[in-house]
Amino acid sequence: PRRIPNERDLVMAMTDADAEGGALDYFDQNFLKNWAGPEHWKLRKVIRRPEADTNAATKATKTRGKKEGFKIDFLSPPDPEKDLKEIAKELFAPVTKGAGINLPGTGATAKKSKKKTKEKKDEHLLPDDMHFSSRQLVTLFLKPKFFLKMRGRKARLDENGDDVDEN
Amino acid sequence: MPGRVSQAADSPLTLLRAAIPKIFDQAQVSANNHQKNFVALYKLHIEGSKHTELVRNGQGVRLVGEKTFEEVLNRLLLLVLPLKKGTSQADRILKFVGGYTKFVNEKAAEEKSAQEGDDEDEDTTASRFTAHLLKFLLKGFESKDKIVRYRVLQTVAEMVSHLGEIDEDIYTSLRAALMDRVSDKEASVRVQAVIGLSKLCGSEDPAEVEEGETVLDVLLDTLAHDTAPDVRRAILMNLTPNATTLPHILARTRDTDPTIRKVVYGTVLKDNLMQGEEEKTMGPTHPRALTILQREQIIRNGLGDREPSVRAAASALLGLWADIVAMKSEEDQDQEDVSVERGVLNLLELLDVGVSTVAADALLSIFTSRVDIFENIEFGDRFWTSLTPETAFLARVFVGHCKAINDDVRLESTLPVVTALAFRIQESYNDLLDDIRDHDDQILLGGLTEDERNQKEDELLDREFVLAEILRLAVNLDYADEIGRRKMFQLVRDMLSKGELSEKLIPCCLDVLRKLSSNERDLIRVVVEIVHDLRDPDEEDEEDPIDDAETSYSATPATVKPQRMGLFTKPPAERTPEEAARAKTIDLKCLTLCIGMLERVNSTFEENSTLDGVLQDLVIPAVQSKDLDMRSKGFVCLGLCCLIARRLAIGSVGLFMSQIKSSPDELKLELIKTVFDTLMVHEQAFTKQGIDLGPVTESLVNLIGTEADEKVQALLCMGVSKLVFNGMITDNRALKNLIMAYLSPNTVSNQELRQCLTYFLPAFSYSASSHQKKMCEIFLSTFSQISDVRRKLEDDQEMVSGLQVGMMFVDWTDPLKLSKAADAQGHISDSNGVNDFIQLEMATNIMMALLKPENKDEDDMKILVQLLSKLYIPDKVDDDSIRTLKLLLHNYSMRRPLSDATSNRAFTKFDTAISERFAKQLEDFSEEEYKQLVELKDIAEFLDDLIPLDDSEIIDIEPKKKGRKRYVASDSIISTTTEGDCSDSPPSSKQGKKPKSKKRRLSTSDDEDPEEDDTQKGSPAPPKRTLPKRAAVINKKPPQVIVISSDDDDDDEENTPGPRQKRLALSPRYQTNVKKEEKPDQEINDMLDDDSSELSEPPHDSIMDPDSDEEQDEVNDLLTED
DNA sequence: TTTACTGAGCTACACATC
DNA sequence: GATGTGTAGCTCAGTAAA
Repeated sequence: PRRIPNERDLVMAMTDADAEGGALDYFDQNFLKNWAGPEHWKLRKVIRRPEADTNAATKATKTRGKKEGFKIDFLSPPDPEKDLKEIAKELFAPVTKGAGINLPGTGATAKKSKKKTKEKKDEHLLPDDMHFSSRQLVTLFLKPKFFLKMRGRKARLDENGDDVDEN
Repeated sequence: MPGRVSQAADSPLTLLRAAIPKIFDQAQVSANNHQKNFVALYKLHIEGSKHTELVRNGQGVRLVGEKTFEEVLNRLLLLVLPLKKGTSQADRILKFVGGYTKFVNEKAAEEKSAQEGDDEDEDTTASRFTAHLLKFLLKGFESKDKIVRYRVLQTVAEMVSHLGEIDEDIYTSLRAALMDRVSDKEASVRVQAVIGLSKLCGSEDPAEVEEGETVLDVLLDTLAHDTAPDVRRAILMNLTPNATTLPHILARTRDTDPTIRKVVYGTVLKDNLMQGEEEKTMGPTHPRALTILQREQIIRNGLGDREPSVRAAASALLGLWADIVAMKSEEDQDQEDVSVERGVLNLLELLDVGVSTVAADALLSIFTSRVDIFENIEFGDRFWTSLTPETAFLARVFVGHCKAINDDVRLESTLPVVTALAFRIQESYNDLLDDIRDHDDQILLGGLTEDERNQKEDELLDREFVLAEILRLAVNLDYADEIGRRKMFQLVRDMLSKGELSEKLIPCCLDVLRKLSSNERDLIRVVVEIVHDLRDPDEEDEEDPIDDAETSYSATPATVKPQRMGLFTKPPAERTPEEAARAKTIDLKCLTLCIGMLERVNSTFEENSTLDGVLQDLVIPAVQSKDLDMRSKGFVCLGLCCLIARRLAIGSVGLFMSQIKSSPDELKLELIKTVFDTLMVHEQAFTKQGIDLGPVTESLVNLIGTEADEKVQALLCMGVSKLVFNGMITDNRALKNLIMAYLSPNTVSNQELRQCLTYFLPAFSYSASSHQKKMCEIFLSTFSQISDVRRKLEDDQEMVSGLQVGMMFVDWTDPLKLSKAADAQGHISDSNGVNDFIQLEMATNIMMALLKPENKDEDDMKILVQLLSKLYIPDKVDDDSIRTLKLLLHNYSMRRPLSDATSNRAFTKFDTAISERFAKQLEDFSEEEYKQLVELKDIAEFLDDLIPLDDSEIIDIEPKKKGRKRYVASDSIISTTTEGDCSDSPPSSKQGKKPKSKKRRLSTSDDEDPEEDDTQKGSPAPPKRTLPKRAAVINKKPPQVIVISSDDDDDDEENTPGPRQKRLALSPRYQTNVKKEEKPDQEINDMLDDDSSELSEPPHDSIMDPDSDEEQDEVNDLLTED
């Protein structure tokens, strides 16, 4: 599966998966993030039920009132005490101690380390998306045109989940 | 100096000091007034510049006015620089300064050209201003304040494009300074630096760069490697697309950040389609300017994106592509035929409709996002008579889309009638056949040059493709008309009967045939007949083109033809090489035909007696063939038969299994697929008949760890996942092995495997409370095993961190996730089936693991403690559970073997949190009392077994093989060993609901939990549990691709060479299979004996017994047709 | 208009370094 | 062990989407 299911596939799924496959749609919808394998895995917590949400609505309009009242004060006369150069010196003062302003691993020794780290640098690319979905869990390898109806799974949420449908 | 100016000069300078701030004050409010204020400021600038002083006795001129102007401006700028990011006022001011730089330099350029002839290098007010401002800002590049750096760089970035002409040395230092800031610690600073550089790099000539990287090199490197998406995006948006940069830009269609991907489609690719003043010339990202690979990359990645917004952007882009390619090319823009079809067809020509699904996806996307295009597509009269690959493709996809959206009206108005189309197909098929024969003759005669030959072959391929497309389209035709229906049926049937039919057309033909057959039986019968015809062609006159005489398809003889002496009745040994080759070709085609047919049917084998002949004559000989291709197809065919023939399946699973190990990967894949599918379909029936599938599934599970080929690994994981997911494998080891494979460093590059499991593991966990329970059960042992793997990691291998692994388990066992999924699936009634206390159990398990002295890996313990706080403990828990936990916590705080402060803190936090939350229930907590409680007896004993803290350290040092030293602590009872590391299950009963006092074992090993390592169990078998033995077992482990548990559970069975036999002994039914597996060759021969004398009575003729209705129903029910 | 998601800023803590 | 830096978790505000 290297391709996003197109409409034909989806229609096929809809016409027939209604019985049981529909239940798995939830996973297809909700696993859209976190598809790319363990290294890209991220914990996504469910938001606890917001019990009181009725009074929160009115607050939005209130905050709208105060909008950008701020203005930079260009008009006041400059502080005669402070010379332009002094201010500049102050603002532009470079770091004296501690961590520099550059990323660790760069700077003076960069030339050596660059070649070493270059291979390991993350390219920030996603892996090939195999578009794995519930479909693959309920179809056969040899007969992809058919869906398995997992009748046994209707009791899925029972306490003894390993039961098998017995009719 | 200001003090020294004369009275007369004072007033203009004072004016400057007063007026500039006013302009800035306005400029900060809105960008609308900027243009006006440029003029105003410029006026002040020029006026001021007229004020000069003579110095050094008139030998030099001091530009007092300009200097003042610059100083005032700098001072104002200094007010802005410390303002944090996001202050729009500051942004506007800096924009204003940048804009003014542009303004002033343009004015200077105008003036210069007005008074042309003067020498070039003359300083102007503008150039002096620019240089001064730049020098001023350059001083701020290394400020310690990140905000100042950000603002300084922002100002510079605004200015860079409009610097006019500047001194070489200023340029050099600016360039160096910007390059330096690309590695700034702050992403926001880097963003501004790369924006500046990207404006600089256009003017840079690589030839002039003596050493080091060019600006472009740095930008392209940063585009790919910078950790901050913002930085990458900034480069992307400011880089000019061209032949050099485009590949790098397109690579970003798979950037990890969705907004970047969106920018590629919605900004970069879209805005550079056209260029020139009126956007009339082809731009760098015009589809015609791209290579076909690039176009396909763009479409595939865009439409295949997980993010809907990216897909939408890609879709919109494709719509634009269709618009702009509608015009043929540069010259004839005002050409007649600018219909929507033209655009779409031109676009299709730019793609390759023949290979891959990109073109179809693109087309469908355009149909959906650009309804205007879809609705205006019409197929004129001439359309159907002059089909090209593109038009046929368009028609097919169009019809498919109409069908998909149930647009019957449009469908009817566009589609030709069946009969007409049938004749069309027939005609082109006959023509094609003739031409193919002509062409073959030509080749024989040698009258063609290489070019002519290739050209002709391309043309024939095209026509074949057209035919395939029309056949696909034909599936969606309306067959209410009986005449057309018959015509089409006969046509397709005849086509399939021709030996020349390309294999590519077989699936299309079968789809049509299936649609036209009244039921599956008919379809099967017809295909079987065709197979007979193909293998026994004498009766047919195969030279005849398909006859369009009306033949009733229902009149086709249903009986199997009598055997005659033909190619296939001749014993293979007597065939000439030519005959053998021809026979093979035909057999392969027949197998393809059968596979295609079997894929499309689901009625049982027993209902279709005609299949038996095919099985005997074709499939079984193929399986026995030495030819790999043949064998592979034979096995697929046999596997497909098994899916609809239970008895055949029962006999064949062993065969498939036995063949797996010795087969080449290609065949192995098919065999494994077959086994999994068979299990999926027949598992219930097998179980009902008392067949123990354990050994089969077990060896499949074990194969995950031993197979080297990625595809095979992935397939195994997928198959096992399916079986576990659907409850056909309940053994926890399967689940555990899947997780090991998931996280193993050896599968990092196996995306198929990893993505499968990324889906499966949570889906499994969130689909049943019992599944979460399993996850809970295997957590600790899996966790420690993964840690083992991590410790042995090679330098170049990578693996997710232990905390990450732990977090995954916490996530998988989160009851909130389960109930959410259950609710969404409409299982609301079942949501009380969600076990809210599952992570309380996890906590108890973790605590017990922490208490065990032999768990001493600092890192692991630390992670476990950290995980405690992530667990969900519901507000209401029963007394026993919480008291058990508290007892463990209490003991741990007494004995705490933790050394590092972090863990201590985390533990204390959790302990107090629990104590406070459940204060009421724990009110009268006292250790001694609780130990007496029956409910907690197991725990109490567990704790008593623990060696007191003081001594445990001795134990750690002492090797285990010497036997456990026992220490009598004041309040502990001497007991048997408490060996083992992380054991999975708590000895406690579930929430104390079923108070039962178990035998004293560290861990329960009930049926659900075969997890326990033998060495971990408290079972009294000391000799087995010595360290050397364990080490030996580890060493014995065969070289594995994925390190799967070696000290795994149920050692006695698992690591012995023949676990299968041992297990099978329990199941008499299975023993036969064992024998088969032991002697695969013998078994094949037994089962697949194709001695023709036995044909009428095959060894397994029993499968021909009509099955009970019940069984048929079962198979039918199980599979649902698309 | 409401809602959800993202991004910035803050705080606290962990980790490394001396 | 004191120090400073880096990072994770949290909250809030702003924006985009419904």
